[in-house]
Amino acid sequence: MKAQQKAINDIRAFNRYYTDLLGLLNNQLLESSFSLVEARVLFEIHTNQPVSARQILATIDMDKGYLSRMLRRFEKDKLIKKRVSEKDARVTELLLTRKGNAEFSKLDAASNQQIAGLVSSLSGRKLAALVQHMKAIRYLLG
Amino acid sequence: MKAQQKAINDIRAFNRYYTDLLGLLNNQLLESSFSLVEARVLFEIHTNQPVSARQILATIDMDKGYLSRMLRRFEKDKLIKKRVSEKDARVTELLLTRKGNAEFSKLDAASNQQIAGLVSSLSGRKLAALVQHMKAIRYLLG
DNA sequence: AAAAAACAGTTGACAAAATCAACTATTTTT
DNA sequence: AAAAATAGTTGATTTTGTCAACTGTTTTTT
Repeated sequence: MKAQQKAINDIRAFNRYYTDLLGLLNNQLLESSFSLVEARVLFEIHTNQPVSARQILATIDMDKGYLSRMLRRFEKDKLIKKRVSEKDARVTELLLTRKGNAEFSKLDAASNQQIAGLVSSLSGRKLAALVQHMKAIRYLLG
Repeated sequence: MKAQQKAINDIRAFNRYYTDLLGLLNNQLLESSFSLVEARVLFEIHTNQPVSARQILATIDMDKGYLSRMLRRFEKDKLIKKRVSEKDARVTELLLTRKGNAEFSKLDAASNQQIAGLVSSLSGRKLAALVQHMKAIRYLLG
């Protein structure tokens, strides 16, 4: 087998492995609170607020109708509030409410906890190495 | 911020990045043919055949009812055939048909093509490095 | 300035994906 | 022989996601 084909097989194996890992992490994390996309959307609002639906769509790649309904639900649940942009009345700016921030913080803390658990057996040295490998992959693929 | 917390943030950033990448790859790959789980199930049958539903569930983590229906669909579409195990009449052994093998091969080839495209700009050296980083991650987390 | 095109977001109708619990038919354990 | 466990099936339901048409607003074109 060609070296290139071998590499491709290895990459695909890693992708399967990492798909499973991410699935596991997400499933155990999101039980009973939010779905994966919901968490991602909250994350986007949190880190970029005030943000528009359009901006979220530029990052997440989902159906805009789906997002629209999700945001309406978030609003009904008092997680976010909407306000019409002063510059452009088509866009609505999204902000986390106090409750939304609290919920996000909970999710964020749980996520940190989870990753901490995942790497708990690694020494500081190995943890640093792990991060470097991840950055290297991102650099090579980016 | 503590070094540990910094590492956790980096890992989470990588996870978001890789979630997006995998989503992208899967979406573009699976348009019009199979869904992600369907592809995974076909993969499992292909690489372990003859295999039982139970064995697939041990690897993939999905609802058994869901899998049952999926397999029935595969059978109806002549992708697999089922036969009752001689040793244990509760289990049914699954095998890819000629058509199922052909479909899997198409999917597999497309997947190879896709990864080849993803790494097409990398030199042999860098490609090898990428794979090493992936293996290192798997080793550190495994 | 008026008309046309583009854009942000909403809505309705629908389809696909996934979950849950109850059930049948076997096999294993007690 | 009875009870418990196992493999898989089925029905009912919910969640998630898709598609296209639509409203209101802004930008571009003429």
